[in-house]
Amino acid sequence: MARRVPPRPTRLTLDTPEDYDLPRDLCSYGYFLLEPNDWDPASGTFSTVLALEHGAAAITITQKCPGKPLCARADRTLTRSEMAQARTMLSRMLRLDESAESIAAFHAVDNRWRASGRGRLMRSPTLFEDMAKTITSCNVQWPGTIDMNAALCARVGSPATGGRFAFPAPEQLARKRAPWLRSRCRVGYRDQRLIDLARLFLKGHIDEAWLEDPATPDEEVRRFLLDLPGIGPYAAHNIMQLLGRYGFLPLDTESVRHGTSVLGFTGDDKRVLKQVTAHYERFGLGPGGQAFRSYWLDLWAYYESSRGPAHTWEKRTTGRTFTAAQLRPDRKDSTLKDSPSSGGTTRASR
DNA sequence: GGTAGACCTGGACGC
DNA sequence: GCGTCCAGGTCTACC
Repeated sequence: MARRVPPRPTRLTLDTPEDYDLPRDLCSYGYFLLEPNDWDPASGTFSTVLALEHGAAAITITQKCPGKPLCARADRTLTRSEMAQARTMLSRMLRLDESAESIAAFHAVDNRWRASGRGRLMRSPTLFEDMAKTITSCNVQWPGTIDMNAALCARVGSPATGGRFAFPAPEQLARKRAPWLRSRCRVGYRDQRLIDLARLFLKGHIDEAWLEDPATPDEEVRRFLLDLPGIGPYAAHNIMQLLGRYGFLPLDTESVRHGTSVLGFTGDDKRVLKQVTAHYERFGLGPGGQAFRSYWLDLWAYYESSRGPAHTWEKRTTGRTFTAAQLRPDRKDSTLKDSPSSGGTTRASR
């Protein structure tokens, strides 16, 4: 009887920009805490599940030291075309396509981040996942977003080994009925909006190449996004930054908290938001601006000041502690560095 | 153009 | 432990 040879895991080497630092550049945006992503602070290993041509594949990524290539290992043998697909997706997700020169251009506008080298913000392997994740972060606290993404992967996504699942592809989500999605994935009224978005992708009504093309004017992209189901001003501006268009601020309740507790602004919410916008204008608002990165890195620095460096956050403990209530400056235990098991919530770590 | 209320879920809070 | 209140962004109706 012929012995069955176990499939050989495919290994990939991913070249990085000379300043790339995996813990810093991956743990830069809350999506690193959302399924199917998983960062292990102890080993400095990132893993995710990609939906590839012949099924889902779990990918593990490490980097020996900053500036060195990334070592990626799949849990199965990938075909040649799947390898190319995985490279494209990982490059998008980790912003490997953003050069050191591009980051330097940001630092020229806001030199506060030059020493730490911050500027690359993690995103999803596909635009569809970025948009869907943005919708799951609207009108809900951060643990709700975490739970919705976990359920979407487990109930709708494709399985990989080890009981892990990829994020649903548009065709998988488009097949679902709203009541099913609502009851199984706890997405609430977002059910139909997620399905409609998936169907638009499936029908080719969302031209990814046009949206990603730097030659496409920011204002046209913004107007297009605002017409999509479930996408309002906050979501549109957030998707803009995920597309690498940094001149727009996704203003929400976190912006109000930041404006009052960190920047010291006063007045009602509307007035505070106006002052926040004016404050970040110096870093460039509108087409070609950099204001978002300055704004976001300020928020991130605030979270790290109470939770410790993001690359030390445990997904199941610290990663769930971002709630408006827990981030209130008047809260006595808002510093949770010593109590990583505390529960809680905000869209803060988005 | 601006405003109010509904949408849905889960955390916070009071008893 | 239970019930109630409230936070959260988008959408729609209305002024």
